[in-house]
Amino acid sequence: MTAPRSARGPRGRRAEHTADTRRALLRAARTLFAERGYTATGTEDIVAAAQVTRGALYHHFKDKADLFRAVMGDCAQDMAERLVEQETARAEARSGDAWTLLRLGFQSFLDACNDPDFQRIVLVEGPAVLGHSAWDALVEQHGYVLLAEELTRAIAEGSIQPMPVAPLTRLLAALISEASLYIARAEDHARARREAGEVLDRLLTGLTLPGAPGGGRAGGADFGDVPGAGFGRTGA
Amino acid sequence: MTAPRSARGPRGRRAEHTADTRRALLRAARTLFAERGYTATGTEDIVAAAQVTRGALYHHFKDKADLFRAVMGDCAQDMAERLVEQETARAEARSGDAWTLLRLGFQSFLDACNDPDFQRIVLVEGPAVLGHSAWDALVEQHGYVLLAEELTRAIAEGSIQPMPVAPLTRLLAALISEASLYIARAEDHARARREAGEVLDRLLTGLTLPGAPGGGRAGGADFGDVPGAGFGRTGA
DNA sequence: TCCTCTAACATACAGTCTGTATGGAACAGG
DNA sequence: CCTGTTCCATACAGACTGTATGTTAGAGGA
Repeated sequence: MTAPRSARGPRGRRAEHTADTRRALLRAARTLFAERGYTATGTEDIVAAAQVTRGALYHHFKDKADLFRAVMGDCAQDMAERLVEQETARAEARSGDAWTLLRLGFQSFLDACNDPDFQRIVLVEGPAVLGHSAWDALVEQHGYVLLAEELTRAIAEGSIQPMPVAPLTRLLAALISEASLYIARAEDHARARREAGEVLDRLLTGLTLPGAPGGGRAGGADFGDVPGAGFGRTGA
Repeated sequence: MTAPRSARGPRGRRAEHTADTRRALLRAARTLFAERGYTATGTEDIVAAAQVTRGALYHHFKDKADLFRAVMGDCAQDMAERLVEQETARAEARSGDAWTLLRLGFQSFLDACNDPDFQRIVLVEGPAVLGHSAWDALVEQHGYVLLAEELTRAIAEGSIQPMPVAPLTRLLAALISEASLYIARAEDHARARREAGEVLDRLLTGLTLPGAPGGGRAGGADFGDVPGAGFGRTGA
C-alpha cells in the first residue's frame, strides 16, 4: 500500500522481514518456555508475544516441538560461544599449568551455566520434550565437543589420568549441570556456590595423576574462592 | 468357606476392590508413562489399560499430574526399598572398611538405577512434569536421605574428607543418574558399565582422605569389574 | 428386612489446544 | 500485464483434559 516497488528496498527487504518474524518467534518462545515451561506455554501465547499469528509459526516451524528444538539450539549455541570466549581468554592469560587451567575452565563453565533460560530450557525441559536421543544429539553437537576436546588434551598432556573420554565428558557435564541447578535453587547463592565449588573440586582431584602439579591432593583447594568473574553475572 | 463374615469378608471386600482399581491405575500409568512419556500418554490410554473409565481416574486422583506424582512416588519408593535391602545385606557382610563399603554402595546404586521405568519417570519426566521444587521434595523424601546419612557416617568415620553434605549428596546422585542413563543408552552395555564405573571410581577417590584405606590413589581400581550382583554372598 | 446414605464409579459435555487446509497479499520474473 | 512463489492470516477439524451429572452397590441403622 504505502510501499513503492523499488523505493527503498533495494532487495532483500522481504528476506530481512521474514528473518525478523522468525527471530521474534524464537525470542518470544525462548522467554515463555523459560518462564512457564513447554506445555504450559500455548502457541497462542508465543505468537501474541511475537506479534504475529499462528500461521507464521507453522510456516517457519514444523510444529511446536520443532520450535522448541530451535530455541534450545540457540540456547546451546549461546552457551558454547560464551564458553569459547572465556576459554580463549584463559588461554591467552596462560597463567598456571594445564591442571589449573582445567580447574578454571570448570569454574567458568559452572558460572556460565548460571543462566535461568539455559537451565530451564536445556537442562530441565529439553530431555523430556525432545527425546533422549534428540536431546543428546543437540548437546553433543553444541556443547560436549568443547569439553571433550579439552579433556582429551588434558589426558594427552598428562594432567589427568587416562580414562575413557566419552563417559568422563558426560559425567562431568552432569556434575556441572546439577551444581548449577543446586546453586540457582539455594536461598543463599554465595554459600551454595562456595560449597558446590568445593565438592566439585574435591571430585576433580580424583582425576589427577599422582605426579602432576595438581595431583598432590591439595587440601586447601577452595575452588569456590577463586576471584574470577563474580557469578552474579546472569545473562539476562 | 473363603469369606467368613468376621475374618476378612464383609467389610474388606469393598475397600479391597477400590484399592485394586487404584493399583490398576497406578500400574497402567507407570507402564505407559515409562514407555511413551507423560504428554504422549492420554488419560484414555491409561484407563483402557487399567480396564476402568476416566471417571475412576478422576475419582482417585486430582488430575493427570497428581497421578504422575503418585506413580513417581511409587517408583522412588521401590528404588529406596531396593537400596535399603542391598545396604543391609552389605552391612551384614561387613567385608572391608568403610571406604570399600561406600564404593560397593555406589556400585549397587548404579546397578539399581538401571531400570527403564525409574530412569524415564523419575529422572527424565519428573523434573519437567512436576516442578523443580515438587520433584526435589519427592526425591528428598525418598531417596536422598539414604545417601546423605551414609555420606555423613563416612565423614564421621573419616573415610572421606569433611565437606558439606548437602551439595555432595546432590552431585553424587546426579553422577549416578547420568551414569545409569549413559549405560542404558549405550549400544555396548557391558563396556559402558565398565567405563562409567571406572570414571565414577576415579572421581570418588577425590573424596578420600590421604591416610584412609582407599586414599592410596589405587591405580587398578577397576570399579566396573566387581562381579556385579552378588553382594550378599561376597566374602563370607 | 427395608430404607437411606454415601462411596465409587460411569457418562456426557464444555473448554482449550494443536495441526492443517484454505485464502490472500506482496513481490519477482518473463 | 500476467503468473508463480513466498509468506503469512484465518477458519476448521480432531484430540485431550477436567468437570458436572447420573447410576449402582454396599454399609449401617431401625
